[in-house]
Amino acid sequence: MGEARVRGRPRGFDEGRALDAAVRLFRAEGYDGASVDRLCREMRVPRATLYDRFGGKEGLFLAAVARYADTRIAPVLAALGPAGALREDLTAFYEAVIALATADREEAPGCLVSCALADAAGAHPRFRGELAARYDAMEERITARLKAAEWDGRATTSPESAAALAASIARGLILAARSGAGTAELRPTAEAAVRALLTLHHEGTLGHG
Amino acid sequence: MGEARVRGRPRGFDEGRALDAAVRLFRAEGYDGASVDRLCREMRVPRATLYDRFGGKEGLFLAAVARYADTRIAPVLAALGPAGALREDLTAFYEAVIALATADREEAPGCLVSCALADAAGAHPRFRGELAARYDAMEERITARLKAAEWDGRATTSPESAAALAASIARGLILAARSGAGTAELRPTAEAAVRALLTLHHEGTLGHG
DNA sequence: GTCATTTCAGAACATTCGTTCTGTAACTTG
DNA sequence: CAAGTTACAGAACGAATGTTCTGAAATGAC
Repeated sequence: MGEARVRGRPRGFDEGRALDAAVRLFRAEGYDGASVDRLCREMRVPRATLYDRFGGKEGLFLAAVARYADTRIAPVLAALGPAGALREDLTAFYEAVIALATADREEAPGCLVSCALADAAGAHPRFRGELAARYDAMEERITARLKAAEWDGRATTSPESAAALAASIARGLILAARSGAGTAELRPTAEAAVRALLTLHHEGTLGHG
Repeated sequence: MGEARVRGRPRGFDEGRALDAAVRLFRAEGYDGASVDRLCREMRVPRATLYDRFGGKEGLFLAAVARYADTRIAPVLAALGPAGALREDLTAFYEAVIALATADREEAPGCLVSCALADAAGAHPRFRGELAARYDAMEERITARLKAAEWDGRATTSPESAAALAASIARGLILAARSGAGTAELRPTAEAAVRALLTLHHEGTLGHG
């Protein structure tokens, strides 16, 4: 954990906290809406340094997305466990999704990936690839959790399709939060999602298998 | 259907087609990404006229969203019927959602509401209200369809919650398409969604009711 | 034809955009 | 100390932004 001192003048800012500020701004204003001027000011990073470290606005945005994934999305995936029964883990997962989407609600609810990055993906192919990679990672993680619950080929619905469905629901909840929905409105939807996914599971393993 | 001729020089463009061009650009580039300059050029509308008719970029965007809802989203809702059994209507609904999300796929998959408007909603409160209104309208329409299938209070999941879930899935599919997913990848997810919603229904009406 | 009205074409507006450049300051190395 | 390296502050860049203005063109009303 040693602070490997490098040569030259030391930075006057903490890179992690600077990226957190970038995440906040990008999430609220979008990629095009967040100006480099405001980014520098709120990150407390000089313009020249920003270009040295991140290569420009596009690189900074990708770095912010990575930071967001590490600090905000990782806990959501971690909630999947396995830590208990599938019902409990899915419930914890959607609870974490709702917490993610309604954080900083007054100034800007939503998700950096499913709002800002998804919008920017329309014009920038590089961003579309990044969006696809983030979505794939989440679906693979959910697939693994379902397989751990013995959700295999016997079910009518494959674990991959069920995971894609579970992920789609999560993204839909995030968009609902973006439109202003609060925890009280989102939670019943999440509960219905958990019930629906579980019955999907039982349909295959208990039913006409 | 008479063309009520008004005084003054007649317009040199068709307003409907002009708005279609605005929809195309806004959907691909986003609200901030689409410049007034390009909008005028591709809509074939003079700048002065654009400001006279729509009041500015913000008004134009809202007009484009309305046009999009009338021409693109309305058919999706119409697919809900009731025209057949709930399973068939839900299948048709998600098929229409997929068609909507993958239209004009080469240049920009996705949805004007769930990508461009959702992103712009972060900074503009007016847009957030518009997003909420569009989402509410869709959920109410789905709720009505579920109630027509005798999905009422007897079920464990209320028709309102089930409709919110069904709508969330639709939005999640749209985001998946935005990331590059094609019809082949989206359809199994949609089929799983239909199965999940139907089992949710049966769980309540046939089970421990 | 004359007037009122609406649209059109394009210049012009002040801002703001993302990016680059010019020095100067602060640190490690030798 | 001097040399080398990195980060700082801020001006400067051309290009693009959303909006407004000016005057000419094309129509219905009278």
